Amino acid sequence: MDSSPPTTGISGTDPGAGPARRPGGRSAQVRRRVLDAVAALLVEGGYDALAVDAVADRAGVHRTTVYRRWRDVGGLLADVLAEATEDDWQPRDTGSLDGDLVAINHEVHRALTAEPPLTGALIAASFRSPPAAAALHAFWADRYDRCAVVVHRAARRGEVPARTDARALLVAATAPVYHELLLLRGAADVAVAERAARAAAVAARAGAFT
Amino acid sequence: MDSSPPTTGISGTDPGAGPARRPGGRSAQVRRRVLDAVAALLVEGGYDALAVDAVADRAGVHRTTVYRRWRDVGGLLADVLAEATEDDWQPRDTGSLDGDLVAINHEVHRALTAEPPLTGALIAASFRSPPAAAALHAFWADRYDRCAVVVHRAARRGEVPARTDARALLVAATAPVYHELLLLRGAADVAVAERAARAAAVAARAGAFT
DNA sequence: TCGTTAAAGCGACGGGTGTTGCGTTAGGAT
DNA sequence: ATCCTAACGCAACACCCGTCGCTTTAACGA
Repeated sequence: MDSSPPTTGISGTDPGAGPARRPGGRSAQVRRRVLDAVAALLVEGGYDALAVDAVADRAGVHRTTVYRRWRDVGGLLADVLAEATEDDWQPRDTGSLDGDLVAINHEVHRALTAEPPLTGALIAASFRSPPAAAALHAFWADRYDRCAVVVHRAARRGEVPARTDARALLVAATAPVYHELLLLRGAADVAVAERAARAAAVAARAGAFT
Repeated sequence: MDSSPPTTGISGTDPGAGPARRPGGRSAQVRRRVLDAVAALLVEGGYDALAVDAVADRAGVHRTTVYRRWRDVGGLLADVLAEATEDDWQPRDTGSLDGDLVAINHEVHRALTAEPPLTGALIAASFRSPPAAAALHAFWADRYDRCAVVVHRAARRGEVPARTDARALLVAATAPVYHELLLLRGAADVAVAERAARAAAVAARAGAFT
């Protein structure tokens, strides 16, 4: 890890918003320790283990410091998510639209069925905290943007109409997975992921997303 | 799944389920007043306004009574949801699969964009309270069962293969609406609802849900 | 009508959460 | 080397939430 600049990126609350008047050693170190504590607690005990007090305790930082910089648990998660967005992920290129969409849905399925349910915890948090919600939406928007290349490749190959709405297609392909696993809490079968991807591809070829 | 958890019936705690040893006047009246208070508070201030204390206060009932009968906010919502499931709703019959699915998605869209966001509040609650989650899943299962008839009608008309998986098709049609409005918080445009319904219908006709 | 007993009312307690005012530390600039 | 001040540490506080033991009410049955 490099964390080139003290980041101070989007992060919901305040940590970096503004002129960042004092990005020096101690503040950065506190942030590092707190964010690590959040991740550790989330992995160990899920969302329920994520109390501000517990985070501060684990990080070896005083409670008030956490309250002042991150406001609440949502703010902490927002900051963690902001960091997570800065990776270099990109969708696989399998050579066909079906294959690409299935590959994406496999990853979605994996993320949603992972133990402990980090993604589920983040989504649950997004319903409570506006900062966490904003960070999560930014994260997803970024992911869908990166996935758009899959549709562009398919268009170039002539698999789908050139005017296909990439985002609409991607949402149609992935939404059923979220719906089944997150909202309906139904079968955790990978088959639903594959079927949803293939169905969306069929509709796209028929020009349903133009 | 039939490991008979310690909890009795469906509705989270106990309120109406079970032998109902004393369904007489006072208990019933208390339940009525409390459930009305929940609905009223939910309409006024959304989920955040829904504290046990506030409910008890509004209902003119002592706090401990609510805690004993419903346990927590999730239990209250579960009871409200259980009542809501006992209606006689059924999907419209427009004469075509496209029309039926679009009509369903219009209702989903309306429910999700309603002000105040009752559905959103219930879903948010389902992430915090197992009883509320169970009640919500039961509600949705019931709704999808009732909607299956539109697929059967389409199959009878020869619009889709006879072996079409009704639930998979319905999820593919509706999931994008939930995804956009609830998770991505994107455009509240009704067009997404219509497009998702039509795309699912296209895929179904091509036999993607068999 | 009257006794039984579920269920509601009541007050108090323990624990956790978020806030506030003030003292202390240390980063950054002169 | 020194000052300034942002950021952290600290302790106390008020508040809210959920629980517990006890008392009171009133539904149901004889």
